[in-house]
Amino acid sequence: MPIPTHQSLVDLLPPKLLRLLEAAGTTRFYHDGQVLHTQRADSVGLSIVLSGRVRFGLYTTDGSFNLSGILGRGHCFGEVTLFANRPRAYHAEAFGETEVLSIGRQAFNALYDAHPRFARAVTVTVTQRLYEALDTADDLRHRSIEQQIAMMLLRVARTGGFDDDEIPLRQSDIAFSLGKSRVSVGKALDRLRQRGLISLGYGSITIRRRVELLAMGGED
Amino acid sequence: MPIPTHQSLVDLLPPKLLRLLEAAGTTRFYHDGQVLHTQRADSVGLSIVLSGRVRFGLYTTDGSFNLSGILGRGHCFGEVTLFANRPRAYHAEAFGETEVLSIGRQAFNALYDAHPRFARAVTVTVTQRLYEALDTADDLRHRSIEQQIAMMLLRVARTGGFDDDEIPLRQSDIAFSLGKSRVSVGKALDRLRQRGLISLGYGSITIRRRVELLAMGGED
DNA sequence: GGTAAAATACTAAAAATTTAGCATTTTTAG
DNA sequence: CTAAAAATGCTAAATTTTTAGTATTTTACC
Repeated sequence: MPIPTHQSLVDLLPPKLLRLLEAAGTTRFYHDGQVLHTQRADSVGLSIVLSGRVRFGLYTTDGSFNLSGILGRGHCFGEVTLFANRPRAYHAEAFGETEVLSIGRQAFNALYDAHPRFARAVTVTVTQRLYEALDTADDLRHRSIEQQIAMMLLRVARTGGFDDDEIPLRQSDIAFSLGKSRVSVGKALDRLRQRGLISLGYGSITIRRRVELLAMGGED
Repeated sequence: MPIPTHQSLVDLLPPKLLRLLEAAGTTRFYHDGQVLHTQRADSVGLSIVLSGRVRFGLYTTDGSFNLSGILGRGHCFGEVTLFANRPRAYHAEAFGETEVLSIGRQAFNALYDAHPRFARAVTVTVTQRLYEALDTADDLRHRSIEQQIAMMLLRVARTGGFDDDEIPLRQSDIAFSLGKSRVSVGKALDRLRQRGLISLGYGSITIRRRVELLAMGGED
């Protein structure tokens, strides 16, 4: 069901428009682990990852961090603050050296109204993300935990731009994201490992057979 | 967590723009049960419910229909065909006498490019829906089945415009939507009924204490 | 009104999942 | 290099959920 089509905002923009955005916003560098914003923060603006990666997640009351996703180059975040009038949904921090372009509300609105192509690119991104979220929710309901893990690995690999196929996910991240216990996730990962689809590391998982992993999404 | 903010597209449009849309599209009447489109259909266009309601769902291989949601007056659907280049995600059919405005790709694009306010309204709708979907997915992972049922009832009541608080949902619809067995859903519904929050009918559930039901979403 | 279909109600055994541990391995920091 | 911290690996009892039934109630239709 889940078709890996999610394009990044930058993929959808003509280079000319990207330059306009860069001129209208401010580019900042972040070091590994540096906080971009905390969850529930009420800052407003669209951000675009120019290089590096941003990790999103939630801090629980006991101080541990639960990863929700990773966005790599070209992807954007913050639309919710501009269009849904809501605070930041997740805590965001740099993953490695990272460069982020931020565009405030005023500048964003001006560009959005003046350039239909930009408006369209934003809408396309959000729409694709919506249907990806619906697919993910579908998976949560109707697929086995192995299948869910397979899709999560592929999704994080794609949005985070991990070409080397080693995905920086702890088993507890997967457990939290899937709403399962760490024990169940560990067992399922072991079954995937036995089938040779992945191999397990310390704080990371390596994709061994991408095609077969992808195929797990097709079975109904 | 889930804040019931989802506004309908028509709520977000100035009346003038709505009239432009009506002029650019075609309005059709549908009888109860009449099919608007089937799942996976590749028709393209934005549709707006002008009156009545549309039921969305999936037909399983054994011919039974699983309801996913109901959209009432003012809500739109079909953005996925325009922006994500995907076929229709669900089967759609009228629920009661229903009036739907449909705008084809050409007309939609012309209006979208010419009227930033329209573009903005579409993006707002999709963004709100995205964050609602993310919330729903969160609920699937981290909330009890009673809580999930509570939010589903409120969501369908809201988007479907059921002011009388009797929601036309079968227990099997809820079970499918939540990815649980019918037995588990029946038990959970019985617990909610014992607490006086709902009462159970044949093919429908009636909300008795909306405030307490809403409060179930707040507990973490 | 009577019958068939659809939906809900109920049950108990089987299966899956979580919980709450402790042990082991790997990494990080000093 | 060493100690502490973080993450994974493993286990068994307790709990939850599903499965696979049948029974009962409600509705639709002839």
